[in-house]
Amino acid sequence: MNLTTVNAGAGWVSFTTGPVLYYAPDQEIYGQGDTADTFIKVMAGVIRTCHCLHDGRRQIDAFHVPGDVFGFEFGIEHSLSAEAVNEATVISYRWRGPSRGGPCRGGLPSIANADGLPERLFGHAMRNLARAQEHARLLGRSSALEKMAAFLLEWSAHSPDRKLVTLVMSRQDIADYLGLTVETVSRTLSQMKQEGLIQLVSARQIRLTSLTALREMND
Amino acid sequence: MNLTTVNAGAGWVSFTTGPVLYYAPDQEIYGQGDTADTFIKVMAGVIRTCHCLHDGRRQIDAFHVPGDVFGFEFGIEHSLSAEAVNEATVISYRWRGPSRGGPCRGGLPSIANADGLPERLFGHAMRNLARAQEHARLLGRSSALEKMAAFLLEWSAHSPDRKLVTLVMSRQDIADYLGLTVETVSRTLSQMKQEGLIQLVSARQIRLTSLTALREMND
DNA sequence: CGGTAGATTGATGAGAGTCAAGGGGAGTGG
DNA sequence: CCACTCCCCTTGACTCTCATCAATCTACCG
Repeated sequence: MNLTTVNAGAGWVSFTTGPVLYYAPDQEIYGQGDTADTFIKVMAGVIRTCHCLHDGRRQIDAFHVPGDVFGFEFGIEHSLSAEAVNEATVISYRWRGPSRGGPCRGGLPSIANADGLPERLFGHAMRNLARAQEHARLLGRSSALEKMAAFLLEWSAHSPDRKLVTLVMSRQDIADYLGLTVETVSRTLSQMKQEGLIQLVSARQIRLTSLTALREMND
Repeated sequence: MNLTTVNAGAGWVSFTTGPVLYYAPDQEIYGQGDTADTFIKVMAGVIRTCHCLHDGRRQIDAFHVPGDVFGFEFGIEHSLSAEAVNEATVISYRWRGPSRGGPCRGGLPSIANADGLPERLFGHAMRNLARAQEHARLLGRSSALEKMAAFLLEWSAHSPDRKLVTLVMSRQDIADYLGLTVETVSRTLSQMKQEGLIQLVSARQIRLTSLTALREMND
């Protein structure tokens, strides 16, 4: 536990660096309604943040990959829950000090620090903002084909081989991220296969035969 | 022009406070692809940020009301354009100094300052993040009815009278924000009227007869 | 009194949701 | 080593919502 205190402009804010934590697939890291006093850095694996509605529907807000930092929220409670998609390792940070219940009540949470994380907090927040906007754009798009193309390209960008995407999440996860049903996700992938855009190496491994064609549907 | 220089953790960043600017309805404040060296504070009126696709479709990312600060982006260029919805007054701030092309290259853009804005920049970014996530949630919802209900409640919260919403934007704007068509927006409002949820005082003024019924469809 | 832009309403069709049934692969146990 | 099982994925048939195309209506302004 390393206590860090920084000048937050409108006051002093501090947080502690927690231990490295391991999570099994589908294990919850924090839940909807939990106190938003922690934020998370992903070291390995993939984490999903999601929102469950009272009628059982689920919407996935984002998938977080190694290097991502997420979980800072404006309110007192987390409006989203976070769960491991596959085996995952994270570092958990905990807000401390005068501004309780989240980083934003007292002003700016951090500035300069030696361990490499805090001075990038604002950058991470901005990256999360850009991704949320991008996600909203994706969901606003009309067709399932466009959404799926955007999704594949998103993961293509994270892959060592841009043309071979390995999906760590289930069809249900993809559906909840794209605002579709499992059946539609499956059918759309089949259609893409028929049209020669992709090859289904296995259910979770997809070869992007025509990146350019996919990019054309994506704006 | 007031030059402000602040310690940005990983370096010094400065920005200038620009003049108060007036915009007529539909006038552009900045365009998609413009250099992202400015951010905006809304003083009066409503601003929309939107993204246009090559095929002419338009998606509205957000409506910004007085007090909102928007336009900081991670990249070098604005990925969205900003336009006045109605007559609007804003203050434009411009990034200066070592970290060119946006606030996020050199670290944290601002900390302490006397004029009330800078120390809240992080808070504004976080608010924008929360709103983008909320928007994504809205777009992920299935039915037009739910989307419309969420939209009305969003503006109800901004109104002096919670039960009387005055819409400053056109049906087309609403449609582009909700990922629907103008016709569906219109039909959905008519349906709500039929069901006694709302009254259409005029095209742009809506009385919310049953806030509770609307809230029930909104989660 | 037209003229125009925005809003509403109608008819129709395409695309995604729903319900239901059928693969397929990984792991388990005999 | 094979059979069984479970879960995930795929496919099929049908329904329903929303997009599309088109016409009408309304308010505002010259």
